[in-house]
Parts: sequence; C-alpha cells; structure tokens
Amino acid sequence: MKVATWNVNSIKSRLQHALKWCSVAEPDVLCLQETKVLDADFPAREFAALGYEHQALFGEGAYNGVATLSLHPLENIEFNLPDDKPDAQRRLVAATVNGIRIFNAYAPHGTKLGSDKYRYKLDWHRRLRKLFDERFSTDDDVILCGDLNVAPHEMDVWKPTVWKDKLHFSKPEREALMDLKRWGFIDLFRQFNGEAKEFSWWSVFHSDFEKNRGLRIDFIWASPTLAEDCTDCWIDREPRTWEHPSDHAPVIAEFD
DNA sequence: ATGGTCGCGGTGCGA
Repeated sequence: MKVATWNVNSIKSRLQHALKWCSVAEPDVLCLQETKVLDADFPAREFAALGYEHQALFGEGAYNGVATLSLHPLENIEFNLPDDKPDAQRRLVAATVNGIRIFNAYAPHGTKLGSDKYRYKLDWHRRLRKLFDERFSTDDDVILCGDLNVAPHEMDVWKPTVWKDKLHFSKPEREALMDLKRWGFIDLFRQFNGEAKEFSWWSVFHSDFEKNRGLRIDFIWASPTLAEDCTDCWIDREPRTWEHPSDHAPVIAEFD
C-alpha cells in the first residue's frame, strides 16, 4: 500500500497536476492540504474516475482545507481537533484505511514570530499531541502525514544560519514539532534517507527552487510497529518542475 | 544583497 501527502495550494488550480501525478505514482491513499475549496465544489468526479471514489473532504472557500482520497474504503471519518470549535479553520481529517488510522494535517503557517497566529500554531501542535496521548497507544497502526510547517533539523533546511530564528525553523516551533513526534512517531523519510538534504517545499519565487533553497516541512510519520512495515519513503520533486506548480512536492511511503 | 510569485477574488492579504 502506498500513502502520499501533498500540499497542492488550491486543488482547483492544481487539478491537472494532481490527476497526472496520481495516474503515474498510483498512491492507494492521497492526503491533500490547502485544497482551498468548499466540499460542494471539490473535483470529486475527476478523482473518482481514477479510482479514488472514497473521499473525506473538509474544505473552506479560500484558505486551508484538507482532503483524503482513497482507492479503498475510508472508515470512521473525523474532522479537526477534539477541542476545536465548529467554525475553526479546517486543518485535519482522520480516516481508517485497511486498519490504519491516517491523520491528514495542515498545520498553521504562523505568519510572524511572536504573533497571535504564531502562538496558535504552537498550540495547534500541542493539541494534536494531546489527541494522540488521549486516544492512541503506540501499538496502534497510526499515520500522521501532511504539511506540519516546521523543519525539524538543520539537515531539513537549505541554510540553517539563514533560517535560524526564522518562521518554520525557530526554536519554539522545532520544540513543538519534536514534542508532537515524541508521542512515538517515526519519520519515515529519515528511516530510509539518513542525513540527506532533501526538501519538500521551496518558496514561490522561481530562483529558490532553481537553487534548491528549500525546507523539509511535509512528512509521513508512522507509529513504531507500522514503521517496520514501511519499505520506502521518498519525496517526488518532479511535479515541482511542472508549469505553475504548487510550492510543495508530494511525499510517498510504501508499506508491505 | 535584494527582490523575486502565486491564489483568491476583485484589493490587498496570506503563504
């Protein structure tokens, strides 16, 4: 089984990229972030035509939004964090596929260090950790994937001296991300790629991708026993080279 | 070293 995550930065703008990539990469489950579309306007038929007829949609009009698309049935679909209000930004959808509980997350950006939105970001990571503490054991088969908007280590940043104390790499953000991971998650990309400097995001400015000035902020994390069943995990930079790309590249994990 | 780009929606803001 293949699980993929991709921040598409508007599914309406990226539909042809997403369909093309799906038909080649053939993920069983595709977790999308920043869909930026109401559920009623999501291009559901286009994905169903490729076999992704099981869909958990959780979108807004212009911002945020997540969607989990699957070749296999999605069970027990849940939205957002337990203590989120009904009108909270739509950033999280969970579903069970083949016995695996998959959380598809779009963490807050944070906007600016020290801002209210920055504090909301740190608190969002904390509340997500709480969800796993309260609801799951590390013996369960759990995946947390998506755009977590923080680069954990220096090797996940193109130039750590430039990014020190910057949004996405500040100490409080890295600590919040590490605390979430310490629930028991294994970073599947790192399980197979050692200290490789590979990135999943480059700014929208073309020169940053051309010069490979990126960050690794998109992840597929798995609980320990599930991580043992993972045979590979990689970042596919190809769609980032296509015309009018998302600023993010997809990440894929394969399981036995 | 600086400034550079999109998406949304119909102007400037968020990323």
